[in-house]
Amino acid sequence: MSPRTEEQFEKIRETKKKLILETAFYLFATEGFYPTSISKIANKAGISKGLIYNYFSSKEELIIEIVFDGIDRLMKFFDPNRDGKLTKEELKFFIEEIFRIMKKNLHFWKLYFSILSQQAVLKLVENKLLEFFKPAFKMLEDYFEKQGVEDPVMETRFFGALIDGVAFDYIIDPENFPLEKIKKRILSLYL
Amino acid sequence: MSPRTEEQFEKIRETKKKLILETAFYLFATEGFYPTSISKIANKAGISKGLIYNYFSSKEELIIEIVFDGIDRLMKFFDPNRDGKLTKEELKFFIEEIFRIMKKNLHFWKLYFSILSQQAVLKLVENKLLEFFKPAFKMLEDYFEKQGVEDPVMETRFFGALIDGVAFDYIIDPENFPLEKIKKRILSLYL
Amino acid sequence: MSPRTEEQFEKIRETKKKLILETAFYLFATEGFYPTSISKIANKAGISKGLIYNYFSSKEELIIEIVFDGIDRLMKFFDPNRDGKLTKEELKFFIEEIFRIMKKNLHFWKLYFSILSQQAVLKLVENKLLEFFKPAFKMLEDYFEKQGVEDPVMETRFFGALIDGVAFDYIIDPENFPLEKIKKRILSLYL
Amino acid sequence: MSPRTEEQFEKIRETKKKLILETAFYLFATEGFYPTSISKIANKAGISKGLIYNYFSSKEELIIEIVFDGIDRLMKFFDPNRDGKLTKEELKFFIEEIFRIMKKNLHFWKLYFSILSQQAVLKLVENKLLEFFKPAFKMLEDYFEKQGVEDPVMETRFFGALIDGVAFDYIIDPENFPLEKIKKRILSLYL
DNA sequence: GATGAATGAGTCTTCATTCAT
DNA sequence: CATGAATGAAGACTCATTCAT
Repeated sequence: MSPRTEEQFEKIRETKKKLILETAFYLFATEGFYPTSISKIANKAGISKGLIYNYFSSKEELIIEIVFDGIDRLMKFFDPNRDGKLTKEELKFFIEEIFRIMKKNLHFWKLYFSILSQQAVLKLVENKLLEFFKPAFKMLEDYFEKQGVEDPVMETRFFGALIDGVAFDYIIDPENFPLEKIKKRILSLYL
Repeated sequence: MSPRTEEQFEKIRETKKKLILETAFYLFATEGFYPTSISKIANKAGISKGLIYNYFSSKEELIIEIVFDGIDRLMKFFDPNRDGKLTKEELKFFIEEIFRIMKKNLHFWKLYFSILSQQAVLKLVENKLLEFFKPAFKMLEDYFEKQGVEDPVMETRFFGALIDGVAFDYIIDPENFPLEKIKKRILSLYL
Repeated sequence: MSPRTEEQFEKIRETKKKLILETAFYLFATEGFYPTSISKIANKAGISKGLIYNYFSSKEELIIEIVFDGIDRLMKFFDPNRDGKLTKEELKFFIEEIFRIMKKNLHFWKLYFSILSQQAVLKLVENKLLEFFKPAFKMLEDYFEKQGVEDPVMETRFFGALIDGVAFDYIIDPENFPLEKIKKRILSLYL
Repeated sequence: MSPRTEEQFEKIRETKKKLILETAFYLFATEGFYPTSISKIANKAGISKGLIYNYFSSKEELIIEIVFDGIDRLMKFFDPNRDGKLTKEELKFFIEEIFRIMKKNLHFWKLYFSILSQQAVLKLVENKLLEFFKPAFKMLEDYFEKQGVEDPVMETRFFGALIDGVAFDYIIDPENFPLEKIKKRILSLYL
């Protein structure tokens, strides 16, 4: 009879929001942003269309939050001790982490590439992406410089492209892509 | 006044079809498949909506044909003497060609990645893509085997991923990506 | 800790109801009936959407009550001694009152005209309006008859239209409308 | 077999546009702007929803055009010889015209007042309205000045309010409003 | 071959209203 | 008494596609 407490509401909101985010994430990643309608998301989540707008003001905001969340989770794997420097061990760890989550979370990468390839969607999130990549690139450059690499900036780009390409090819054909072997090839290239 | 001959009609058809394909190609690549409406294509091409359906039975068929065309054009650059074998020179040539058309034709790669990242669209063209990649992969595998590479299949995948990654990163940020230097880095890795 | 008494509840109810009515009134008048959502009202009043339905069974009922209240307040200014007769002094007083509340309470008139111009809303309240106008018109007719006016019914309508028009034009452009001068013009016309 | 000519298309467009405008006009005036959905208009006009957007880019644009059209038609009745001056005969003519079209075209006035009372809609058209009223007011002021009226600006406002009020009351209750007698009353007041 | 008016299914979004707590 | 999560019907608008000419 007495109204729900603030915390009860908070909990409901958190749970529902997570449900929506995860459902939308899955559908955006597997079927693409445009082909996924709000109706479809609501349907799969077992809620009403209207409720989604109780949590997100638009379809755009939904994908923005999904991408931002994903990037935040990614960042945790990089530079684990947060000192802005990369040791040989940390680079090894980073590479292994990248491959681990590549394997573990195909969906995120599907979404990531689908985002990056879609001009209209990319524009919505590019600032956040830059914010993520800049410090990461900086660390890699510093690392390569310390290792005596001739052109650290280029090497960083090369490394980045390599990772992107591997991830991309893996998500296109996860069954046949020799992910483990490729990982070893990359480790042997850099360590 | 005199009625047009059969050839004249044929020529008109060919010209118009090419116009449509190129306009659609440009728009799909720069703005994406879903955000590009048939109206927009017709408008930019200076023709009527109806005419497009005179040449293509649907929006889907339009993109299928565009991708198929693109792949056909790509194939010409690969294995130029069509003997199914790749010499060291041909590999070098191929790599240089890839970079050349990467630079020259950003749009195609944009489209290529946007296609591959969009499940719904990918399904429409994946057979054709496989048809393209299988012989190419086979040749590379043979080549690497002859070079005494330990695991030619993996190396081929590695090479493919590298190229994909470079292309991908380049189209995301063409201004700043050090394409020439990366090319040299790849050449030095393989030759 | 002790449970609230019956009167306390009653008082809360009255206060809350007034709060809702006033907030809704303000928003309906300034932004219109349809563009004003229940959410907006709740928000501005600092209460929950649900609570509004505790006092009013629908948005329609809300506007009906607002209009009824307004008319009741208006009636007080008319025929102050409630004898159903209008003296010359009372007419003068009435005209002056009309202009006074016109100036003092722009919102009511905005609402009034917006109601009258909106078929759908008008239907909800027209009986109440008639109930208000009939006796008022009757009194005016009697008054004009006593004054020896040739066609008292027409003159009453003329007078009503004049007041309506003045009010209408005033709320459209309150800054520039010469309300005081117009009042004098009307007084000189009738007294 | 041969495609329709430019003129044929033009004719179709003109007819259809008129049909939409008239249907929308009728519904906006009788039921109000917000309660009239695009569907309803399409339905009553016997066309599809989509077609309306072939002629008007939004519901807003539709009402704007309707109001603008109406005002243009109104302007023709005012100052018939377009010399910017108003003679006694022209004023008489104008008043009679106003009453004639009031009677003849109830709908326009319903729309007119519904527009003016709806903040949101008013904003869309107020510039056009001003454009209409300014020269009309100017002419009346000049006229009253020449007649030796003490305060021509106020008199113009008074006259405007009177007309507005008469129109307003007439459309609220056209059956019982003594339009003809009121017209005579006004004519006797000014001529 | 070419046009563009016309359709209608489908999209995102809003909002009055309900209801469990 | 009070809350706000949840619903679902309805609205504005888009767009691939058809078709008469």
